[in-house]
Amino acid sequence: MKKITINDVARHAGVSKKTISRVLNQEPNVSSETRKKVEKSFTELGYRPNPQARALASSQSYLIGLLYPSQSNSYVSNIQKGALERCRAEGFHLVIYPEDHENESLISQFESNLNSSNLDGIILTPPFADMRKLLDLLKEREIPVVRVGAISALDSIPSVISNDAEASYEMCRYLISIGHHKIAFIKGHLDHGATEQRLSGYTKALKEAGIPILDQFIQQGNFSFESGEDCARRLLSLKVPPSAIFASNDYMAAGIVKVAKQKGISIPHDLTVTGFDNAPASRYIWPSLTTIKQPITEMAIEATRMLIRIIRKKPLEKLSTTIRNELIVRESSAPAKT
Amino acid sequence: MKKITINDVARHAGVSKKTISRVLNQEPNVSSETRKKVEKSFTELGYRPNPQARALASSQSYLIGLLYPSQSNSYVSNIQKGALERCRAEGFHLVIYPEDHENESLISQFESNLNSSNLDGIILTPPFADMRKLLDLLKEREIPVVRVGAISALDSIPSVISNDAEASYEMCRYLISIGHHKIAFIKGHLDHGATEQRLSGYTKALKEAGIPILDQFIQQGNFSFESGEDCARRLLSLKVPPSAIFASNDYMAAGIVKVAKQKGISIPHDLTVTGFDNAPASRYIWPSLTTIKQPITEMAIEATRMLIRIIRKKPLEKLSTTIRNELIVRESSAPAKT
DNA sequence: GTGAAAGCGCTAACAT
DNA sequence: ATGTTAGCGCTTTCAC
Repeated sequence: MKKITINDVARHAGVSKKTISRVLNQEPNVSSETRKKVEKSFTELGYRPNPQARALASSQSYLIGLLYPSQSNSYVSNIQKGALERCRAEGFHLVIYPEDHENESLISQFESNLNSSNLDGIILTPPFADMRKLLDLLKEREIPVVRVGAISALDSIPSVISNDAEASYEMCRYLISIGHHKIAFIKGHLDHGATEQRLSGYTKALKEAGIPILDQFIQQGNFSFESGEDCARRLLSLKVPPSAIFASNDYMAAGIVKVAKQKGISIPHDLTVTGFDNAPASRYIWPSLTTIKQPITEMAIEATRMLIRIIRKKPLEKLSTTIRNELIVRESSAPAKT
Repeated sequence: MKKITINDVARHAGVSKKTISRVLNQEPNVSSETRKKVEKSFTELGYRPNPQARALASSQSYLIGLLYPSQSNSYVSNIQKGALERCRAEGFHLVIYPEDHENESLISQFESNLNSSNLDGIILTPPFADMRKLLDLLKEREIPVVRVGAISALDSIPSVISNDAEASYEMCRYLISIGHHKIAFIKGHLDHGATEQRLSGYTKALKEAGIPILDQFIQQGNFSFESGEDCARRLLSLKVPPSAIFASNDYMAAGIVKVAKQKGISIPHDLTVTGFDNAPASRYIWPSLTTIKQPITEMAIEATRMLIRIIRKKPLEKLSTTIRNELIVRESSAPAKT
């Protein structure tokens, strides 16, 4: 079966190529009569426009790239979900690029991806959203970009962020409100801007409440389950251990829960543990985790919407959008014992 | 900065377009002298061939589509990981299509995706890998396909599978070997072929061991955490409850662990719980789950390798490849109390 | 070993 | 409202 092209349709409908193109692209200046005639030809011939040809002629690929850290987790799937929702609605396709942000040759590798794909635009997630070199490369290439969860404020590049510092503050306010003042904090990976933000909410809340900030109560994790275990072991063997541990993501919190249980410490009776992200695992473990729900999917939806506007050369309402986090209280937190 | 095209390079190097094309595509019949000259021009001009133009002229897009169930979980990220590994190595890009397999308009929706993208090939995961209509559509379109985890044997379409039935059998053999004979089984979603396979391993092992197969010990789940909880409640309130529960995926197993703990049942002391898949959550919960490690990433790597061979019109070594599962014994299983 | 010409299937610019 | 004429940047065909 031969491929039907625009020429076949033009012949069949008795009009010019350009008119077919007009109907295809929903341009004005086509009488509804001709339009109907052409559409009839479409179905009769089973015409399907060739995306490559359109891409070449219009220099649009309808491909959007998504760059994210290759270490897979629930963040990634939520980002994908959101981006796909908009892409689908707008007729775009999503091409995924998980990359190791510590990879030395990241830039050159990504550049070769760029060369072989002609993406219409790119969505950058942490920590890529803050990588200067990458942003420069994309700018030089004049590829539209939207950043998700970026920390650094670059007024030239649109971004969607969440209020991590505030949410972290809110979590600590909550812990203090139920009587905790020996509150420990586990930091995330240093390369992620969120790490600093989440810590700042913690210190702010404690300071405000007049609770001294103790070095030994602030542990360095890296967002992994294992690092949560390590930090928990250190914290729980302190002479004066915390009554509550706030881990800056759920995987680390899960690690704490595990270590606590192994030590026979009952959660939340003896120890309150809270996380951040509302990862699926936060519901699967027992007790389920009190955590912060990050609106990741929503952020990706908004970022993709913005990106497509840029691609279409429509003006952006604002350069930066903030979507708010939400505290979710579940089973892993309880009032401090008096 | 103006775009450099093949014409610019041809002029610069003092050769014809076609020779440039030859160098670009590593075709023979170019003297190494000319080749060097051309390559020099490439770098001097900073030439980057336009993928769209190549795509149009050669009718190859270098895009591979990945169709998978939209309900996100670790299966998806592992599949993506594997597919991407091969795509990257071979210069392809991965475009993702999560779909709801219960969606009535799935076929027509996916067809419109096809129309607007011109994928070179498609990887199908369960349960799509067994959807007749979809396979027919793809066949009609003459789009190369490889199926992952398919059940139905279609000698016309290549596939990569794992030995689920055997692994399930092995798990039950293990449970029996440590003294269990009151073993319950939780089935997965009916639309997934794996559900039947995993059940068959269970019944085979029990029959072989002379253990009667009890209806009330076989519960219908749907692969979700919640369905695991439901089934656990039913099983644990039986007059004669099981001493071991084998859930056909880890999320359901996690649900069982949660319900058991809520009821004060100690795992693995009072109850053995095992899962399937080796999902991340299987390590995050406590006790960590004894499970079957499915070689999902490896399956995707192999599937993508096969797909690219088909796209390149190279012969396939064999139509179907099996990659073996592996039993992982962790903390959630222990000998039956005597 | 190299090149000229003719597409690939569509859209853009400019008529009419 | 519709058509004509050129491309878009590459590969293919076939000649030399």
